[in-house]
Amino acid sequence: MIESYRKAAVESAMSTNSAKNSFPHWAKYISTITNDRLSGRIIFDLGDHLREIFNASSQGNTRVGENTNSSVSAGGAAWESLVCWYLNLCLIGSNVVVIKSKKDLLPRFITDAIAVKYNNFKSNTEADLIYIAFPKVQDWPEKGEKELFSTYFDRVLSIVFSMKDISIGVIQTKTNWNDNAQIPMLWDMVYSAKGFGRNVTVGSKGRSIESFASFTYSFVTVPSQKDIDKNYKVTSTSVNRVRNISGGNYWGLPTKDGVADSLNEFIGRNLSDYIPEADLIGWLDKQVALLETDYSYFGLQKEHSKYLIQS
DNA sequence: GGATCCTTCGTATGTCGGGG
DNA sequence: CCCCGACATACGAAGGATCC
Repeated sequence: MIESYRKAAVESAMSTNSAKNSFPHWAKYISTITNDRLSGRIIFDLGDHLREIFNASSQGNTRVGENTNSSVSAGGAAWESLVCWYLNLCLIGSNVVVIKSKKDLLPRFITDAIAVKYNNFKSNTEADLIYIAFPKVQDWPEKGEKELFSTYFDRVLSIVFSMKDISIGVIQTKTNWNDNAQIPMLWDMVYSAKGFGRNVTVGSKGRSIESFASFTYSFVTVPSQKDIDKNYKVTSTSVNRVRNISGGNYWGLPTKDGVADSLNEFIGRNLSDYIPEADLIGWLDKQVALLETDYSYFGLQKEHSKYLIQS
C-alpha cells in the first residue's frame, strides 16, 4: 500500500509540464555524475548535487537566461518536483512518503490539522511538500480501484492507525534564498507556538498538529543565487532566519557547517526512526536492482532511452 | 474537457541607511 | 568607505480547483 502511494506521489509530482520538460536534462546530467552506475552511496550522494542537476535543465532548455516569467513559475514547480523525487528515492521501502500537496493525495485529516486561521479566515499557505510517516501496519484494508489515496487514508484512519501513530512534516521548497527566508521562519514560528492570545489558531475540525506523534517544518532551497560563499555565511540574516526551524534547512549542495545541510541529511535528521535498516546506504544498495522493475517510475533505468517518465 | 478563478512562482535592479 | 539588509517594482505563466 505504502509503495503504491509512493508511486502515485512521484508520478503526480513528475507529471507537470515543467517537470516533464526538465527531467530528461536532469537524467542526462545524473548519468554523467554517476557514470551510469548506481549504488546506495551514489544515490544518497545525489543530494550534494541537486543544485547542479537542477541547473542542467535550464541549460538544455531554450529558456536559458531569459528570466521570463514562464521560467520563474516553472522553475519553482520543477524544484519542488525534484526534491519530491529525490526524497522518495531515498525512502523506498520505508513507511514514509513525500507528497506534493494536492487534493487527490493529501488526506483531509492532515489538511485540517495544519490549517491556520487568522480570525475566521483560513490562511495557511499551500504547503509545498509534506512527508507522512506511517506506522507499520500488517494488513492494509482493500483500497477501491478508483478511490483516491486521500479518501482512502481518511477512511482507514482510526481503524488501522490513529493520528498519534504517524508523524508528518511540511517541507517548504524555494529556488532562491534571500529576503523570502522570512516566510519559512514565520510559518515555523506559527506552527511551534503554543497559542497566540489573539485570533490565530492552528488546526481545525478537532484536529491539530499536536495530534501527531511529531510535526516538523523544513526549508529546502537550491539556491539560485550565484555567489554562494559571499551570500551565505554563518552570519547572514537569511541563514539565521532558517537555521533553527524545527525540521532543519537544506540545500542542493554539500553540507556547509552552520549554513545549510545537504538534502541527504534530511532523512537522518527527521526520519531515522522510520528507515528500514539502520544503515540507510546499505539498504539502498540492496534496492538498486529494483530500479529496473518495481521502481522504474523513478526513471533511472540504465538505458537512456527510458529516461522519460511514462504518463 | 473546457473555461474561469485564484494563488504562487522569482528576478533584476537600484536606492536608502545603519553599523563596523 | 564598504558591506549588508530592507524595501520597492514590473512583469506573465504554471497549475490546481471548481464548475459547468
